[in-house]
Amino acid sequence: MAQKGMKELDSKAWRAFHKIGTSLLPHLGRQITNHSGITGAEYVVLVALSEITSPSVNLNRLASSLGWEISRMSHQITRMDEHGLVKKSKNIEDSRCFDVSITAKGRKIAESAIPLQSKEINHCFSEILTKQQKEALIEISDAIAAHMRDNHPINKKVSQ
Amino acid sequence: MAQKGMKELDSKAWRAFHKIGTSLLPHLGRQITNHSGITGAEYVVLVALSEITSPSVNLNRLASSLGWEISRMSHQITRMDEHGLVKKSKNIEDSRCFDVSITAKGRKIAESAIPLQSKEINHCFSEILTKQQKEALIEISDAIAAHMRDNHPINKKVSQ
DNA sequence: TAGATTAACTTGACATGTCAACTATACATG
DNA sequence: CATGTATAGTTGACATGTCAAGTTAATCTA
Repeated sequence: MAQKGMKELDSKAWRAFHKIGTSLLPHLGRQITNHSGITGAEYVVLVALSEITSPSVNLNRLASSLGWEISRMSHQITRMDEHGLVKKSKNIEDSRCFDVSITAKGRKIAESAIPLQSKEINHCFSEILTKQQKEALIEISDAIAAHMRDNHPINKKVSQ
Repeated sequence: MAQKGMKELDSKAWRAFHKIGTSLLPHLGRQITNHSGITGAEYVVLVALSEITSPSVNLNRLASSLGWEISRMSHQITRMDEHGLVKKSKNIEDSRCFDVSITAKGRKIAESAIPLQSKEINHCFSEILTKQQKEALIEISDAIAAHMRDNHPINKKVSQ
């Protein structure tokens, strides 16, 4: 949304990026709620939990795998626990830690939501772009992600 | 975040897009708060108001120029009015409408925030990408924006 | 011109995110 | 072992967003 002090191309590119970032992403979140009754944030967490191989993860690691602040994850897991989508239990070895796992209910919802969501992403994204555009996007993302990681990390790195 | 049922390239491209959308945009919002004491949402509204030529706009038009729902804009303007950043007054000709204008305080803040924000966008975006990448991004955005406009509009179009 | 529609917002409830301050536990070290 | 420090997470306050259900004023339309 800023443009003074920017070159024409930069300004146009930024506005372009800003526009898709603030229209497509929210739209996909709303779709999840419509077709599966969970919110976009709940979906992201359930997908992350259903993808890990171990039966549970601690909050910290889960947060950093999604690039979320720990406080944000704490609030989110508290709500999802109340809603029966995940289960939280104290870690035996280190009682400062919590183990988070997906419940049967959460897994069932995730499994039905994921293909519906993929379909919507296909409609709004994959089918719209050419192979070259997708490749360009991957390069662009890598460049920006590297900058963010090196200069503006959300959390201190979690080892391993 | 979805990948089952998607081809490898599509999945990678989507994850790439998702990642920059959920890291760069929030980061820039936090920067605004740090350097100018206003939130990202307030910044966007102030920039929009400072760019229009007429002294005021109605809520509806302001909302649709930013691609926001009217209710969202109503809440936001209420808060910004309380904070003295904008002023809201009933339209004389159609008393269902409200005219929103930027206050001197709002304009002052916007004017100091815009160059700082441009600088940050330069660091995190413009300086990172090549000319070709920016051009690709503009094309990508246009394609997606056209799809969204035709298939998933937020509001009914405002005439003119 | 009275009753039906439509338009432009408002409001309330609830889910999100961010920041700063706080609690509890583990670890390090003199 | 006592005490300081770092870790892991919690909590509260407040700003955001979304959805559904109002409210009020303009406009049709019979």
